[in-house]
Amino acid sequence: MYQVDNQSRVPAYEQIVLQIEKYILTGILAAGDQLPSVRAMSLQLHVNPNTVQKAYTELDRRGLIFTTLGKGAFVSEEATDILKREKRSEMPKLVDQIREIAMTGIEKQELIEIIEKVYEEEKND
Amino acid sequence: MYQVDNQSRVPAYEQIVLQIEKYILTGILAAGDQLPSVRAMSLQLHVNPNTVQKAYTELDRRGLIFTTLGKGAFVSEEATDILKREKRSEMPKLVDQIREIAMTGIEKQELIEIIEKVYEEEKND
Amino acid sequence: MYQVDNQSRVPAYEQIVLQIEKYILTGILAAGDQLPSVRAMSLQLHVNPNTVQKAYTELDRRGLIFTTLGKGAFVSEEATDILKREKRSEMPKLVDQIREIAMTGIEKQELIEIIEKVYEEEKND
Amino acid sequence: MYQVDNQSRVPAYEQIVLQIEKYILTGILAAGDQLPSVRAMSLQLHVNPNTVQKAYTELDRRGLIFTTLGKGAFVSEEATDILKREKRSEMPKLVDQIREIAMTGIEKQELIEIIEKVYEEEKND
DNA sequence: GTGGTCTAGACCACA
DNA sequence: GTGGTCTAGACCACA
Repeated sequence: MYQVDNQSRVPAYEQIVLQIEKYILTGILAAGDQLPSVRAMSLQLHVNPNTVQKAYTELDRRGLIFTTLGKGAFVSEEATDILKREKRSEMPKLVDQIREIAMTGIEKQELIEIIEKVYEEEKND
Repeated sequence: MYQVDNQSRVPAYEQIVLQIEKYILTGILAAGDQLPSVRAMSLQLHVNPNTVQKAYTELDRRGLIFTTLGKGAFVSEEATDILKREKRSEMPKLVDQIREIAMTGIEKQELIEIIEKVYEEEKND
Repeated sequence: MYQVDNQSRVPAYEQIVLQIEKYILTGILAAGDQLPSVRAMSLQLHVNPNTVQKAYTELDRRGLIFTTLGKGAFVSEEATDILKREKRSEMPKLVDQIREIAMTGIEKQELIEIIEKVYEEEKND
Repeated sequence: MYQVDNQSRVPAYEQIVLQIEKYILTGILAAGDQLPSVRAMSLQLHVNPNTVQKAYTELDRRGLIFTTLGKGAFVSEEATDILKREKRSEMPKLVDQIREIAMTGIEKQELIEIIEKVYEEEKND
């Protein structure tokens, strides 16, 4: 389920964070679900426990999971809402990117078709 | 004209690269135009000359500028084409981002309107 | 009556201790009253018996309860006095906190009003 | 200037955070001031560089400092405001503590006198 | 068993 | 020089 690409420029701990975010957004991880323990995840991904710990610490700080000493880490009730709010606040970045793409001479119609396709995909999930 | 934001997480050298890219794409910098000398740029931006050097080296490597020893750095003939090609190759990333936005429950229509607006802006430039 | 919040950063055993302290201070638990058995409490709170045991051990160590093998755990005669003494010894911490609040520009008057209100509440209990 | 007490139950990284917070609130550290480098601080405090790093990472995340790779860590312009806002949001905790103190039979007047004294101190700084 | 903190120290990107 | 990431592994508190 979880993977880390050592070749990637994205730090390992962030790859872990991103995957868990994705699983939460897609519903693979639901509120209350327990995450693999730090040790289990580190063995599975062949990374140091500290690296997993760093990922979990960030997720906890953002309120996506809550971790209790001795019990483990669990997806929080508010995880989906928090993630949606966070992602929405990244809209301005998307607009910037679209602006850059627009400058390269790509036609508006092409972008709109991409959006149509993405929403079509999602409907079929 | 050029600026570097020290508070930004984007490395200084990359901020310089991004600005020059933008000036090339918008036509503010045309093929053959001379860039400020490393020394001049570093004084103006209050950054280390190494930092400007690093930016110029990258732009040179990508073929956006060419530097001749003793004469300076100049925008290449192919700069605009290269840039457009590069930006287009970043389309998959944009698609990924749109996919993420789609998952947050933002409506397709909203995204399409954003695109319409961006292209409207550009027409008026 | 007793509750443990798994999402809290406060360890479960400490939440139990804090609740019993509070019940003693407010008189809900009086000297001689019997506490629930470790087993009963652990079932009710959905926590590990070790966790309840740890809480009781601490309360016993501090002289707030005494446990007799086979009979159970009971609030001690001196419990209220001990608690009051302990809480008073935490005054310096409170002073530190007030000092910090003072630095943020909150007015003296505001703090005094809070204190007035708290004592008003208490009188009505 | 900086110190870490190894005997304390407060983690070393948090002690560092708390001290920097205090220096910012008291004006010993002003916006734009550079903090000691991770290495310098770790040598001075006899703690591992990672421990200092952890402290700086938290301060950066909260916007109290900004750190730029290769240049160092600096107190942000908004540091004081952010800190004040954060501390104010801790008022409810203070109220809880006052409530506990009130239950021990300490007189209202005693608390008010403490507040008077704290504000007197501060005026003389 | 669980997560949290920490040391020791390597290696990297950036200025 | 600077901070950022990571491994290897110890030790602790909590359940």
